[in-house]
Amino acid sequence: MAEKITIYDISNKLNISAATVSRALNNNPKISLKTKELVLKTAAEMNYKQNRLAQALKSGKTNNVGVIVPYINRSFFSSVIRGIEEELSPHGYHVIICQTHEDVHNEIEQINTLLNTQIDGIFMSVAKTTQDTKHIEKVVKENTPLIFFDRKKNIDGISSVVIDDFKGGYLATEHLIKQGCKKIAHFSGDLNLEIYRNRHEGYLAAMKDYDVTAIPKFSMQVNSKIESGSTAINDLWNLSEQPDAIFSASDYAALGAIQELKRKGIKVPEEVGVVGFSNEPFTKYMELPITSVDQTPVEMGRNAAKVFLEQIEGSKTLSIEKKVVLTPKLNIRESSNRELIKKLLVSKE
Amino acid sequence: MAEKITIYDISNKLNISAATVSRALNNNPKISLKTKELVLKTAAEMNYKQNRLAQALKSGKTNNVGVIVPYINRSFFSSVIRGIEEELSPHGYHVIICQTHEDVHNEIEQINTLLNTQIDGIFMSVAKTTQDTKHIEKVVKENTPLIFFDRKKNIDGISSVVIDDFKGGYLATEHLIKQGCKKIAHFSGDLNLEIYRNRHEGYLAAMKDYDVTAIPKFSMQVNSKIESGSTAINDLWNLSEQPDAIFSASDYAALGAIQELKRKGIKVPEEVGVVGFSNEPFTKYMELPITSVDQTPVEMGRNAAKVFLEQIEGSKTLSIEKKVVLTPKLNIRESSNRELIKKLLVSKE
DNA sequence: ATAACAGTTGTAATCGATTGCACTAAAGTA
DNA sequence: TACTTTAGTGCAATCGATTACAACTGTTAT
Repeated sequence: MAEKITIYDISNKLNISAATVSRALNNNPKISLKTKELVLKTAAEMNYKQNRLAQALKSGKTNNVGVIVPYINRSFFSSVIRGIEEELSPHGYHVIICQTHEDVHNEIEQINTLLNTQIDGIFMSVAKTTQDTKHIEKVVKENTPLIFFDRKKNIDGISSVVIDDFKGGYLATEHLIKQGCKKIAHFSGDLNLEIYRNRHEGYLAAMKDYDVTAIPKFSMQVNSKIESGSTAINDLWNLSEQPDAIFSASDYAALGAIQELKRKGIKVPEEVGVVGFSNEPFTKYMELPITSVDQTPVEMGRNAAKVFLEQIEGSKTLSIEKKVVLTPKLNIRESSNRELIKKLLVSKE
Repeated sequence: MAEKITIYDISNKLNISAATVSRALNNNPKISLKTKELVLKTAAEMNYKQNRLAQALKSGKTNNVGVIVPYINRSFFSSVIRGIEEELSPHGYHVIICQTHEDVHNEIEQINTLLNTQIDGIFMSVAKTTQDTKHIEKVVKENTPLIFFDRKKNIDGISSVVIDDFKGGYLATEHLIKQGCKKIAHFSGDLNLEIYRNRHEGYLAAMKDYDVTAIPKFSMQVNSKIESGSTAINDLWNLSEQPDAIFSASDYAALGAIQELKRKGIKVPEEVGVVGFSNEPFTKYMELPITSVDQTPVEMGRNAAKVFLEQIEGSKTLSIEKKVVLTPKLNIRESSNRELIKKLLVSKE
């Protein structure tokens, strides 16, 4: 049923040209007020809806943007996407999502099909396996705005929105030091990713600033998995000396560590304080809530969207790359809070 | 730089018509093999990329689908979207995401802009506040395939993919009964949503089947929040008699209940067994992992996508509505597992 | 009275790909 | 030889909206 109404239908009905209808609808100053009102009224009556495909073909602008992430159902990524959607939706943009499954080949594929669909911009967090960046540079060459969030690559002309991972690492470590911890271990992630390198450096910097010796063996590469956290604890407890705190760059590894420590009968946070990273939803639900560095993902998405909007508004003129760095927020919870434990003990007496 | 190559560029270079190029690229049988090969080769050399907008305008098919959910960063919804994306991506579709924030007005708005962008189909989970369904019926009238997942409305001609919430409620309750629980309370959700009504009925049916008395006061409407779960426990413990098990239609309320029971010094699962619903990621990470009914969201998404594909393949001919009902899976964990506790006690001796 | 001009509106090309119909040349048939 | 058939290709319209340029009307300046 519902036949699509076009500007031609309106122009026929009013015995005027389609050009006039188009101009009237676009509020072109050359059209008389009388005609404009008539067209607008008739369009409403006929329930006219602009064909956005035709418009897109003519203008080259689709009002669609693409977001490329490893997995859409990771809490962090879906929250960033939420931020992007909420910021762009009022501006008439639609958000297309793509997953790479952490595989560069998919990343390349997704970029190509997105470019082919003529999206107006791309937001992405690179896959862990991405080394070569030709496919990313191609986006810039095609003049499509590209914005990295969280996981970026250093490529000229590409804007990015990240958190200050160095600071995150620093804050976490500083907090543990202030809780009286002297031998802090660090569970790092895949060092191919800048974010993990930065967290590690933040850790080292805090140790240095507070004159706490950073034992090299205590810097370990641990996967973002519960079991990896447990294993890492076992590895540590096979060494000649053990840490009195863990700063894990992953909440999952932190959880695994806590579980393993409990199994060993080691008290958290009294004997070993633990801090994670990402503020995964589960961290605050635990019986022993886990201190964690919040990456403010929704804010990150919003900011990425804002950078995009600036870039296309300012368009050709000043399309300078913009690097936004958000400050992470340390959420202190029981897994590291010795003060709190002391208080609780006192109040129980 | 990178000028867009069109079929006209190819046709000029080869001194043939654009029509021939188009047909060659589409493998039209009327074109000679020689010409086809020549065109294909030249197209590859010139790095030709088909303009999907032009094609979409001509064919009326955009290869985009829209997904409307309350919030994209809820674990359940983002997992469904993942399933949809993974199933549709190989077929060349892109997934556009929209959020309603549980507000009908946004729902209406999103549907309108999606229809206007000429997506090829819509997947949606209705907002809690949705009562009137005119905006949804409009989609059907415009002949756009619509598929409900999880939260549906009963409207003729609309396919849906849901889990058997009745069975989920039944399984959870049956499990508690088999653990020896006699006085099982049920935390229901917003009864405006079919899913919560069904879970409740499953609970009642199991109670009846096993001759366990369902105390009316033990069926409570509890929000999907931790605090609501705690409050509900307090309400129950103000009654003359208390339950020995809780089947909560929400994992969050279940968690709140467990926390409150612990505060009261009541042992879970020994004194009160608890089962949640949704299998939120946190349920399995808890120190006391929570038994929960898994809704298999990724599978749900995949199935919804399959229904969509069937509908557009079979197109006009047999566009009969299809109702897919997936079987939920009960993940038994410690919060309800008395057998396990017994075993643990024995093994400790 | 006529040129000049502002204000409106129409004509037609354009964005790229697709496709019904027409046309050509070569092959087949009588 | 004359006519039909068929394979292969081109022409031009179409999808719907936009826009440079042309054209027309009525008004103002000279």
